[in-house]
Amino acid sequence: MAGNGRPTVTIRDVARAANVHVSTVSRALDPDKQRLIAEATRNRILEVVQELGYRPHRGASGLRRGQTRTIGVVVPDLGNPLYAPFLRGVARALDAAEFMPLVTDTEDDHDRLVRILRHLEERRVEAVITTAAREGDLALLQELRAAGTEVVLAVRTLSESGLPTVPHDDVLGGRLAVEHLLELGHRRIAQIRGPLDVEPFRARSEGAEQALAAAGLAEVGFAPPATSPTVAEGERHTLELLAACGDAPPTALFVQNDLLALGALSALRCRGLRCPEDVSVVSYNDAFFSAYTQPALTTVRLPAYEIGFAAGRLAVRHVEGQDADPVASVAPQLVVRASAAPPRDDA
Amino acid sequence: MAGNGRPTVTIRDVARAANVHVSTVSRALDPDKQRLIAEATRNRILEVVQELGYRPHRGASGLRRGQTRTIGVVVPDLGNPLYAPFLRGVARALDAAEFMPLVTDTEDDHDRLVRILRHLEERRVEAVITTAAREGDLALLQELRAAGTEVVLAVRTLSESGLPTVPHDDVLGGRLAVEHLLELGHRRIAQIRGPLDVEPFRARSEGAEQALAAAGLAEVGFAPPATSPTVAEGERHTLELLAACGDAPPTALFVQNDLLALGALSALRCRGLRCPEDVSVVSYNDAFFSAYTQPALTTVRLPAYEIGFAAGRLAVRHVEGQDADPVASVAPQLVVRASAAPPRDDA
DNA sequence: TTGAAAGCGTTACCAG
DNA sequence: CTGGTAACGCTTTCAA
Repeated sequence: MAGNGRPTVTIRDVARAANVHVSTVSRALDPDKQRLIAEATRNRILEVVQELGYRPHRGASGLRRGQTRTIGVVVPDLGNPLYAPFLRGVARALDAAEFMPLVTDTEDDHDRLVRILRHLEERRVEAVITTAAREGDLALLQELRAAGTEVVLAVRTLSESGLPTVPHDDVLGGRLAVEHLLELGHRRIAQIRGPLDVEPFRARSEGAEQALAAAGLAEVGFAPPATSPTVAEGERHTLELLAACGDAPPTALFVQNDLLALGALSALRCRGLRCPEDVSVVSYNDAFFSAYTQPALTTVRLPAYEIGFAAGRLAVRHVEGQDADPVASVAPQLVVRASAAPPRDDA
Repeated sequence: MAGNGRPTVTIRDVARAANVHVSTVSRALDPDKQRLIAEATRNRILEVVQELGYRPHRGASGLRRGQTRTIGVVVPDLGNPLYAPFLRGVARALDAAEFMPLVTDTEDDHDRLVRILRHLEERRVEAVITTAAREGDLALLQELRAAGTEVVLAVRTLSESGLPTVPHDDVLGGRLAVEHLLELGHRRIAQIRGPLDVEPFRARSEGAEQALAAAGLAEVGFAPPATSPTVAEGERHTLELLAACGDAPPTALFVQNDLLALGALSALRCRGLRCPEDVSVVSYNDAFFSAYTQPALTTVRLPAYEIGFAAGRLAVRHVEGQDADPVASVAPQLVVRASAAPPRDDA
C-alpha cells in the first residue's frame, strides 16, 4: 500500500499492541461507539494508536460500511475563475458532513465527461455535482442517476430535467444587464453570446431580449454564439460583430460572461474604440478580476460561493436520504463599475 | 452503496448470470489476464457486463491489490489562476498512468494543511504533490514521507529538503525582471514581495537584489512582504510603499506575482500615478489575465502546465518505484508587454 | 464491556 | 482454461 516500502500499520497491529481484539479497537475509534468500551481500555488503545501512527483505512472501512463519503464535482474548466469560489463553497458544505469532493474538469468536452462519469462511478462516489452540463448531456446524467448515483446540477442547470438543482435566475440577470444599458440611454445594443446548448447563456439571451422588447427595441448587429466561453472566443466574436456592423457599431455590448468580456475589451481596443466612451460593456459573473480590468467591468454578479455551498448541501441531503426541501433561487445582482456609461450625444 | 436505493451490481451477479466463477469474471476483465481465458467465455462475460451495467468497484479491487491509484494534489489557493494550468498538467500526467488526482486547497493555512494531509493518508493516496509548502511545513512533509506516502514538491519548493522536486529557477526569474527594468533605464526600483517563508518569493527577491547590486544600486523604499499573495495585499502594500516614499516614489516596481500586481496597478491608479508613464511594473507568473490588464503586464512566465505535468510524472515514477532521473529545471522567461517602459526624463 | 466470526467486492494463488 | 479459497482492512452482529 505505502508508496515507499514502510509497512502500513493496520487495526490488527494496534489490537495486538494493546492486547485487545480488533473489534474493540474499531469501537474505541468510532465516535458513535466509544461509550461502549471501558475508559481504561480506550486510553490504552489511543496511546498505541498514537505510538504506532495508525491511520484508519477509509477505503476498507467504507467497503464494509457500503459508503465512500466522496462526492464527484465536475466543472467544465478549472481555468474559469468562477469555479474557484464555487469549489470552495462545495468543499465547505461537504466538510460539515465529512464528505470529500473529488474534482475534475471536462474541458467542455462531451467524451471526457463520459469517461469522467464512468470513472466516478467506479470510484463509487455517492453523488455527482456538475456545472458542466450541456443540453446533450441530459440522458447521460439521468442514466447515472438511474444507476444509483445522486446527481446535482448547478450553474449550468437543465430545467425540466427533474434532477435536483441549485436554481439561479439568469433570465432576470440578462434583463438587469440590458435594462441598465437602456437606463443609461443606449438604443443600439448588441450581445456577445455563450454557447446555445448551455442553459444559463440561453437564459441570459432571453432576459436581454425581454428587456429590449419592452423598450420597443431589437438587438443590433449579429455575432454567432461562442462555442465556449473563453477570452479568445470573446475577442474573435467581438471583432466579427464590429466588422459586420460596419460604420454603425452598437453603442453598448452585453457580453454574457467575464471571460468573453475580457476578450471583448481587447477587441474594442484593437479597433480603436474606447470603453465606455465609444462602446459600453456589461458582463456577467463578477469573477475576481472584473474589478481590476480597465475599465473595471460593470457586471451581473453570480454568487458562485453560495451556489457551490448550496450544491454541496443538496448533494449531502440526497445522499443521506433526506430528499426534498428545494433550494431557494439565488438572485443575480448588478454590480456597477466603469465599463458602462451613457452613450455620447452623437452616437 | 448506491445513493438512491438501486442495488449495485457486483462481480458475483455477473458470474452468476454468465454461469462462471467470479475469478473467471475478474480475469476476463483484467487486461493483463484476458488471454488466459477462452474467447467464447470472455465474450459471454462481456455481454453480461454490458447488460447488467456492471461497474467494477475500484475501492474493493484496490483494497485487495494494495493500491488506490490516487494521488493527492494540494495547492494553496484554487483562486490563484496559476493553478488551473498546473492542475491540468498534473491530470494529464496521471491520466497516462491511470492515476487520479484528488485536489484540495489549504487556503494557505497551516492547520488546514495538517488536516488535509491526515485525510489524504487515511484515503491512502499513494503520493502527495504539493505547491502549498511553506518553510515551516517541511517537518510535516518529511513525516508524511517517512510514513510511506511519496511527496513531490512543485512551485513552492523547499531546497535541501531532499524531497523529489520539480525545480524552476526563480532567482534567475527575479534577475530577469529587474534587469529588464535596468535596461529600460530605471534607477529607482522597489519590490512588492510575497511571503518570506515561501521559497519562490525569497528567490525572486534574491534575484532582484543580485541584479540591482550588479548595477551598483540598492532597492528603493520599503514595503514589508505580503502575508499572502493576493490582490488585496498587493494593493495595500503598494499604497504603503508609496506613502513611505513620500515625494520621491520609485520609477519602477518589481511585483512578485500577478495577483499582487493587479493590486499594485489598482493602487497606482488610486494615487493618480500612470503605468507605465509614471511607474513601470514587472510582475511574475504570467497568469491568463496578465495579457488583458490595462496596461498589459510585462511579466516573467512560470510555465505552470509544464511544471504540473512534470510533477505528475515524477509522482507516478516514485510510486511505481522507478525513482531517480531528476527533472530538468524549467527556465523562466520574460514576457514583454506594456506595463514597463523607460522612465520619464525628469524622473 | 469484550471477543469471535462473518462479510463488504475484489484478486491472487493453488489445483485440476 | 477454470474453479475454489483465502485474504486485503475494516465493521457489525451475536454471544458471552
